[in-house]
Order: sequence, then structure tokens, then C-alpha cells
Amino acid sequence: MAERISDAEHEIMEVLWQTAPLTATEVADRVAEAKGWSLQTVKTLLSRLAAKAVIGTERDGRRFLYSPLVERDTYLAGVSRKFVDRLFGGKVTPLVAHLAEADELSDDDIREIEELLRELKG
Amino acid sequence: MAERISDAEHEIMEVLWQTAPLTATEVADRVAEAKGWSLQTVKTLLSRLAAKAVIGTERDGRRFLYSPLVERDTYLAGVSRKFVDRLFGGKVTPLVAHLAEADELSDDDIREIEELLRELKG
DNA sequence: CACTATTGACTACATCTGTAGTTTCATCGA
DNA sequence: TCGATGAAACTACAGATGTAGTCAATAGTG
Repeated sequence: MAERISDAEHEIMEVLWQTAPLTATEVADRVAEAKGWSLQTVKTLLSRLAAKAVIGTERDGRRFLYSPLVERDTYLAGVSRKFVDRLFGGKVTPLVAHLAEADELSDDDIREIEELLRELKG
Repeated sequence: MAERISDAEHEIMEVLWQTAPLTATEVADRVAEAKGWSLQTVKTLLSRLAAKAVIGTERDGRRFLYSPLVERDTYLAGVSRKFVDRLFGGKVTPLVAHLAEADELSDDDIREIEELLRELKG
């Protein structure tokens, strides 16, 4: 459980989270724009994801339709948690502090986040 | 440039960021508590880090002293950026939104972050 | 019906990672 | 001086990852 998804595999997942089900060729077409991988590479990645039961397959004649079995939010939650645990001792505040200090936050970002937090409380 | 640091290597870096320079044995002692790696494993990791020029070595008689060549903040900045780029389209707000929705943020966290943002503006 | 294009299955292979074992060389104590 | 010790260097090796190639079956097309 909580199978690891590699960077390349993640790229495939993003496509499937956006639209599913898709055939291997369709997935390949969509990632080709950004990554330029061959169809074979995409098929390998789909196989590996299916082997990990992160995506499901459904026969459609002689080909397969692939769909995510894991929701994007669930995945993000796990990855974010691991990230924050590993680099910021599990605390989110230091992460935000770090991003802020590293000038990764524009004034607009700050306003947006403040707005968001206000909603959370209200 | 911007050499990749693996999870295990990162563990070593944390030790060196806390105290440096240290000998291989000293590093091994400190990670042993948490990770239980053998001295050889630690030495391998130190070699790999040195090969990547992420840490520097200084001869001290028959042994070496190791020190970070990259600052923790610099490293965190790079890794955080990559993380946010890859998973949240480079925007920090969706990350915070996600953490908030995933209940990763306690009320205290929220207060802390608000405080932090206020300081940033002020 | 024969041929070609498509598709999944299987195979490949270099590199990176985690986790050491083995060898060699220098040094310190008896 | 000589052997035990400790440190670095070199070697190992399985599993994950990135990136395909090849093969075999099948489904349309002329």
C-alpha cells in the first residue's frame, strides 16, 4: 500500500487525472507534447502503474482503457506529508516560512493565502 | 549543478548541517541512533556526497573531516521549488490550500502562519 | 483471404539507490 | 619491530527508474 510513484509515472498520472479512461496511445499523445516520450515508454509506465494497482485497466476490444484508482488528492496528501516530514520535521509552518523567506511568495500569494486561511477559520 | 541528493544521503546531510566538520565514524554514530546503518554504509554515502561536491573533505592525519558545501537553506529552496513545481504547478497557494483541506493544518498552525504573513508584509 | 498496422507482452539495459563486504595501507602500542 | 586496529578505497549486488526495442497476436483493408 502507498506504492511509490516515480517522477515519470507521475506525469502519466496527471494525464489520467485530467481525463480518464484513456488508451495507451491517447495517453502517449498527451504527454508527447510535454515530454516527448515514445509510445513504448508510455506503455511501460502504464504497465508499471497497473502493476502497482495505482491505475486500473478495462478491456476495450483488443486494447485497454486506463483509469486512475487513486485520487489526485489522496496522492498529494501522502506525498506532501512525506515531504514535510522529511524536510521540515513534519511541521507545515516552517515550510511556509521557508518559502516566504526564500522570496517564493509574492504579495499576491500572501494575500491569497491570508484569504484562504480566513475562510478556513470562518 | 543542483546535484540530486537521495533520501539516505539527505539523512547524512542533516547530521553535517547540525555539526561539522565530522569524521565518518562520528557521522555514523549520530545516524546510527535513528537509522541503524553500518559504518560502511555511512562511508559509502559520504563518498557519494563528496563525489557530487555536496560536501567537502579535509585531511586530518589518516582520516577525513567532512563538511557541507551546500547550505541547508539553499538545498531546501531547491527541493521545495521542485516539489511545488511538480505537484502544484509552481504555485504555493494551492499547496497551502491542499494542506489545509487535508487537515494537515491545525488551528495553531493557521494562527502561526497568519502571524508569519503579517510580519512579511509589515 | 493475405497483408499491414496496431496493440499488449516480454525483454533490455544503463544509472541510481540502499546497504553493505573486502582489501589495503598506515599507525600506535607492546 | 611487528602485529593488531582503524580508516579509506574498491567491489558487490539487488531493486527502482528512465527509456526504449522486439515479438506475437489481432483486426481492419483491399
